[in-house]
Amino acid sequence: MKANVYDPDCPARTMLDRIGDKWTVLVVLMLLDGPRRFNDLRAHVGKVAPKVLTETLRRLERDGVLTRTAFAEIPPRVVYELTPLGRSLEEPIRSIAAWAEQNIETITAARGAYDGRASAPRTSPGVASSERG
Amino acid sequence: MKANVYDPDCPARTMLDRIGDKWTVLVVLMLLDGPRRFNDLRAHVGKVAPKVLTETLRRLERDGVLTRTAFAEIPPRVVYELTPLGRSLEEPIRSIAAWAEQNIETITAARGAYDGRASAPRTSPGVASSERG
DNA sequence: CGGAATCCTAAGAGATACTG
DNA sequence: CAGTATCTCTTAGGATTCCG
Repeated sequence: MKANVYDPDCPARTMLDRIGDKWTVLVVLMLLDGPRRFNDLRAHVGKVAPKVLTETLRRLERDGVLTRTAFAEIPPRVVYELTPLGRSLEEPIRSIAAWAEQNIETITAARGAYDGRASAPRTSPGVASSERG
Repeated sequence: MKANVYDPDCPARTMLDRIGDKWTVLVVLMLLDGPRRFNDLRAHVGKVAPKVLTETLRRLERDGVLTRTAFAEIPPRVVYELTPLGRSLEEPIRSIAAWAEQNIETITAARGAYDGRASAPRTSPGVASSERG
C-alpha cells in the first residue's frame, strides 16, 4: 500500500494534519534543545492555555513523538522528552522554521504589495492578479 | 531584528501558521509538479469546497508564494503557478511529506499501543505514562 | 506543579446554489 | 470554468477556576 497524502484517511495525511496544529512545531522545536517540564514549555512557547498545551502534548505522546515522565514527588514534576521518532523530525522541522525565518522580508513585502493594489481579483477591467488573453 | 517563531506577532510565525492550514501543503505540493488550473487542483487535492480552495489560494497569492493568471476567454481559464519563493518551499515541504510517509508504521503502532493501555495518564498507582520517583 | 473540569467563541471548514 | 454568496457547523483554541 502506497502512502498518499492526498487521501484524508491515509496515516501520512493525518500526521501532516498534526504538524499543522498551532503548537506542535513550536513544542517539538523546544524539545529539540532537551527535555522540558510542563510550565517550562508553557513559558517559552508563548501564550498557550494549559488545556491546549496538554492536548498538544497528549497527541504527540500518542503518536510516539515524545514521552511523558511523571515523578511521584511533591510538588509534582513531569518531564517531556523527544523519542527517536521525535528527534527524526529535527531536519524537516528546522527546515520549515528556517525557511520561515529566512523569507520574512520577501513575504512581508509581498503582502504589502498585494494589500496596496486594486484590491479583489476580477477578470474584468481592473486587471487584478494578472491578465492575459 | 531577530526572527523569533515563538513570538505570535513575528512574521516568521505567521508564515508557520499559514503552513499549518489544512490545504496549504497539499496545494503547494501539487504546484511543484507544474502550473495547475482551479478545478484541476480541486480534483486532485481531494474533497475541498471551492470556497475553501479559493481562500487558500488567495492567502498564498498574497504571501507571494504563487501567482494567479486569468485569461480573458470564454470559458474562463485561470492558472496558478508557484513563484520562486513558492518553489523555495520545495525542500522543506517535501521533507515533511517524506517524513510523514516514511514513518506511517511507527506512528500507527505507537497510536495502537497508546490506545490499548491503561488509558489516562495519572500520577497515581496506574502508572500511565511512565513513573519514576 | 501539573494538570483536569468547564464554559465560551472565533474561525476554518464544508455544503449548496447561483453567476460573469 | 472559476469562482462568489450564504448559511451552518464543528472544533481547535482560549480563559478561568479548581484539585491532588
